[in-house]
Amino acid sequence: MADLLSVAKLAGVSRATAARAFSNPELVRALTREKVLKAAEQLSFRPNKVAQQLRSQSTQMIGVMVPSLDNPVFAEQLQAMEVTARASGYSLIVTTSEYDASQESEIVEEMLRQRVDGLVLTVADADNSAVLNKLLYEHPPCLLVYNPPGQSGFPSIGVDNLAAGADATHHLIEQGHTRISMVAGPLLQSDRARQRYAGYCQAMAAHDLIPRPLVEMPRHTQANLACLTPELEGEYHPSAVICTNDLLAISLIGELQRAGFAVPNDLSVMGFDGIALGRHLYPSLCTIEQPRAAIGQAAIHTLLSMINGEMPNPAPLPHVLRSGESVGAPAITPSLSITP
Amino acid sequence: MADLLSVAKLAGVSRATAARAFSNPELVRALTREKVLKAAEQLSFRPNKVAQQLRSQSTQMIGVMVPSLDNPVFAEQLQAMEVTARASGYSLIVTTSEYDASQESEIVEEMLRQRVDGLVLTVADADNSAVLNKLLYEHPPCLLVYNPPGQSGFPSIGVDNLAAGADATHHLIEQGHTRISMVAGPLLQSDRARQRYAGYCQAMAAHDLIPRPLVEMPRHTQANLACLTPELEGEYHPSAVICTNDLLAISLIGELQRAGFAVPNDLSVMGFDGIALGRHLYPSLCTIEQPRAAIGQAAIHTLLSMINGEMPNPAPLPHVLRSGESVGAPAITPSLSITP
DNA sequence: CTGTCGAATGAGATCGATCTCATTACAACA
DNA sequence: TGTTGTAATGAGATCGATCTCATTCGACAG
Repeated sequence: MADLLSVAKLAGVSRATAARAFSNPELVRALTREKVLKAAEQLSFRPNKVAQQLRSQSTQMIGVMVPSLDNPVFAEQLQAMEVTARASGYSLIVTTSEYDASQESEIVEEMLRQRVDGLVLTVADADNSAVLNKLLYEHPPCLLVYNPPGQSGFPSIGVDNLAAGADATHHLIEQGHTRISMVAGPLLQSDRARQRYAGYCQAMAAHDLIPRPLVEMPRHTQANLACLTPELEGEYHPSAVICTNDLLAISLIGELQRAGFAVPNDLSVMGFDGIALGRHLYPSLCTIEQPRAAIGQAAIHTLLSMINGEMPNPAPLPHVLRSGESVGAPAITPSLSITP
Repeated sequence: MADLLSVAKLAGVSRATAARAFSNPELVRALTREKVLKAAEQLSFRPNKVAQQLRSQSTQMIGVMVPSLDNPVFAEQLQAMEVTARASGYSLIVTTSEYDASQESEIVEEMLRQRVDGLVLTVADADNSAVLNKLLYEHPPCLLVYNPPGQSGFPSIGVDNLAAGADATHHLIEQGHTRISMVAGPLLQSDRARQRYAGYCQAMAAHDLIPRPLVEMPRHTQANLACLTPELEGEYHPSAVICTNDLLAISLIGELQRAGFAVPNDLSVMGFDGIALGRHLYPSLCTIEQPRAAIGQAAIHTLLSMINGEMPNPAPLPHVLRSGESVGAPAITPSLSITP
């Protein structure tokens, strides 16, 4: 590919002049500028960003790490980040960590070698993260998404998961539910799930209801009805469950229906995240909607401000309760029908 | 950030020796090497990839462009590509085009300036693509995904959409359906949808059934029942419909159920793509599964071979019919119940 | 015709790693 | 002790764009 020197030669000028014709056209005589542009055209010259990056000590690239793109929450957020970043002249290097600490570490190291101008990370657990500790020591512009701010020392974009967990619980209580359980993926991996559970516990307690232990499923995004069966058939016999994410909720609803349960008549199910598809299912999914597009945009804008040397302290973004057909009033004293 | 020169100084050697300590350790005396490594450690030296890229004329970066990450098909494929690329030491620059030709053009231009080693593209319509024409003229390593090979002149990874469309249709015919319609998003934008429709037409004709005109919906991934109503209530009165992608099918099922139709009893619905979630719904989605992970892997491996100067001609990957509860046998002579 | 000022241009250094080629150092051997 | 061969190292160029500083050019006033 043609470089600036060959353009300059063809135009009969020096590299400096050729460069100016592009970056500071007003410093170049109109005639000369045209000669340069014509030469560039002829050689189909395309400026080499790598050289520009080396020279300017800035890559205009942002490193993004999400746990997985198989979960629409992250994919949809990434979509918003990409659009926003490109509109500001930045490119994204995208990686997935599978919530794996050693991969997280390698990925961040690689991105720092690439001299990205900043990092947007979603880690498994921001409070116990080897990567974050390393980064804290080097303090490049770095922002967490979805991870609660906590003690990590990095700014964070996301909703208030505790309040959101409480709101979800309140919503069910308002519908008349008193026996509510919560379902999550492998607990220890996710700080969000823990906070949402804490919100649930708070809300239950605020209504003098006793929170139940979290029901853990073996996978993050796929329900296993067998794990819930003891709870459903036990003496607590919940009339509603909250899942810590939408995929879990959707697949739980499917399993319940296939097993002959009616949703919401036999059991109300709430999700968490608000993925787009949830609206179009039947029953439509009642969920706490995280403003994914806003999160993606805010993440990029906040990071860009950090790159410019500011030290923002972004407020949590508002979540919205999206009501849906998967939640209804509890059946009338249903527990009586199975308790003696 | 410390550079190699400061490391060299601290270690009391020249830049060349310091560089060798990393890239050709066997050329350096053990003692010297240790001094260099210790100095690098002390300064927390991190090699600058931008400089390496400029020097080596190779970025180890792949430019990826997909229409949208809001559709799990692309997100899941991207997930597979990222894992595969990283395992080979490559990074991905990810962009979304919204099927928009002018964005496609800007994106590709930007990636070429970045001197990516290769491109993986999914364009709206490979046969009428301004970007592809431009690229053809410059011939960087470039690969299409999902787009049928066609006349574009670029290798392509994906399934045989025509055969897949025919297989879907055959499946329904085997179940006893004779009145089958097909539903798509905005037609003109997607070469895949066209091919799938062509497959449907072929299969119908092969069974002496008359294919119906495509029912177009205003959005790619969200069904609008009203668009289908004329077909359902008209004299053709299909007992089954095929959607050109899963999101369309899932949301159509939701709309149907909400309107009081039973799936599959009143209408069987097939999808296309095989996104993960489809399995866990009730009714589970009957669909043509594209091997997304295999496609992602094959895309990266094929592109890497192109980067190495080969000119591969990848075969279409096999699609699989995933049966599901959204398709059943047609109701018995249902047309008689509404025709006089 | 010369001096001056500003506009236009060019020469060379720079960013950081790495490669080539030359040089040094040291050991073995005559 | 001088020679030769090899291992180890260093000096300098290179990748491509851009910035600084110096120089040239042209016009115009004196």
